[in-house]
Amino acid sequence: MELRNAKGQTLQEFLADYDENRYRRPSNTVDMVLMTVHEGQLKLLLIRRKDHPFIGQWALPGGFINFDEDMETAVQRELEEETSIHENTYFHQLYTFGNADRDPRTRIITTVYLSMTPETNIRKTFANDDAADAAWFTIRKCVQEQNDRERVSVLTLQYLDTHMEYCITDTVKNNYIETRSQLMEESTTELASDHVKAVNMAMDQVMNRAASTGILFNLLEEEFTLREVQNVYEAIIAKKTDTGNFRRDIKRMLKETGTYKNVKGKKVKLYRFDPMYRYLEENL
Amino acid sequence: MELRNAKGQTLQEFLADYDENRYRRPSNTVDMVLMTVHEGQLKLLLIRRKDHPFIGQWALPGGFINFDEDMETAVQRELEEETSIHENTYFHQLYTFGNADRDPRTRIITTVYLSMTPETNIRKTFANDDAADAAWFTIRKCVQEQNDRERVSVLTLQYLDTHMEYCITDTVKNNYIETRSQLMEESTTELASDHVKAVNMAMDQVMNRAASTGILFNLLEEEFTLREVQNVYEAIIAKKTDTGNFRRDIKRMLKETGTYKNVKGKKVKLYRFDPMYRYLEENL
DNA sequence: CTAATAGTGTCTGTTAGACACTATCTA
DNA sequence: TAGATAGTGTCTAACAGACACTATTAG
Repeated sequence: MELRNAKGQTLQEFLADYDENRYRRPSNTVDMVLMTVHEGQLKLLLIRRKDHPFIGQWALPGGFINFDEDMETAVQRELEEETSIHENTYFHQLYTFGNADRDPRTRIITTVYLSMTPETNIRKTFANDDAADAAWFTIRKCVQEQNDRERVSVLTLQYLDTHMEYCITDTVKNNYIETRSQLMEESTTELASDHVKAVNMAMDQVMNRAASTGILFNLLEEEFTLREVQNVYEAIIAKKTDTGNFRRDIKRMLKETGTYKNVKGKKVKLYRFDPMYRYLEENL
Repeated sequence: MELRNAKGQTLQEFLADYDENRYRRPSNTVDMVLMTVHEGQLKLLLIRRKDHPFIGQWALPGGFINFDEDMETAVQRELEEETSIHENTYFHQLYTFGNADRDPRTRIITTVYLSMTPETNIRKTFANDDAADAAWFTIRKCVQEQNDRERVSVLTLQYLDTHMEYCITDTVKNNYIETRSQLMEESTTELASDHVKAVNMAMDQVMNRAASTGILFNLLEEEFTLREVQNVYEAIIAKKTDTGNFRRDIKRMLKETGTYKNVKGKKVKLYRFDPMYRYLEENL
């Protein structure tokens, strides 16, 4: 490899000459939208900020990416550090937020990951400790009103007396959809920085994919009953659904384990997710 | 706002004390997968690198994000600078690639945007200049073989004598899909860095969304005939499709303009995209 | 004339929504 | 007994794929 550039440099010479400090650079973080289901309700992990900026406000867990660390490694590290989650927790990249003024410290570009885990995988408790610096908020997004060109939804986050409610408006523009969010007056506090954007995006994605992909099985253990699947599904879409139709349709992504479980004395069939089915559609 | 942190600092004091240089930071870029349709073929803009690293290789257009510039502003600037595209060109965020070793200069995290424009909006020509530093490559992704747990596709990029062919394998793992790509021997060169990952992801997304969302109308002008839509659609999915069914289905997202256009002496109806229809499903 | 393209109509099997129904356990 | 929860069966309207068909222009 003796290729030379316009200055006559080899790659080695070029790299020796390269100065990353010529321009001021942003900092990079990863944040996580971590969900689980507890007592039939969809939960989101939030951290109370103990330092500036946004001190005292609730925020998504996350942190800086180490200089020589892959982004996925950073996510895994943060999941373990901040939330005491076992390894092998599912996550995928959601979106990167990088507005120049989104953090007062310096320019911070954050890549948000969407992560899900079954309740049984969580070591951090659901204890109702009001002084806690981390809490599982109940999260729900309900469509309030909808017409041809606008959809109004309400995004609710609640933990003990802490209550945040956002009004989300999706408006059809010429060839894209504009999403605005506004904190409602009933709220006792608000999410730090632009984190509501990430939370809203995550909710949309999970709600949209719950029926057509296998994403919701990341909230369940390896083996489960159909009723358990339906409960998780209904927690996500915040609606009741027809049992007969749901069972008929969901079975296409499952296979029977051949084993049974006792639920209130009744012998109930256990299933397992079969990722062979429909895997192509998951390629979104 | 007189909140103080554990050190007793106000926000102002904290910010004055904050040192972004305490840790070494990555650099951040935006790259673009810019597509158009020309003579019934899907095209991708690639830039030939004139400097290290990856000198002489073809790469996605892009560049560093200025410190105080929003990411979308950077994309718009790059679209205009590098490709002479008019403003108002459609784009959306595709994915952020940030592996620690993806660039030999320093740690570079890049956010890739997927952009599309009708041919008529392009000032940079399709001239067959072999010495050009930018070229519109014909791009095609064809599924070669597919079974329950694996799908093998071939991604082809071609411009004059330059020919790149990748074999893409999607394998079903426990609860996700692993994608690997491998350059095939017939290729005369290869894409710089990890750009093939972005290109492949963009192709998957466009192919998947072509039928169910309005994304392909970004490749067409304001008004178009049904045949033109079908041609663009077939260029994307690299397959012929049933005319009757296609027209029946696509009409649901369109409205007639009431005007006509002469095609080979025949009077052909003109349509326009109606974003009111199906806008909720586009929320992916 | 034939070939190609614009555009329409129809048949059929699959799917999704609505809803009625049985069986079993709890209180 | 009533009231949950587990689980099944059926009807219908909407939809997708296959394909036959007409009309017009180019050669």
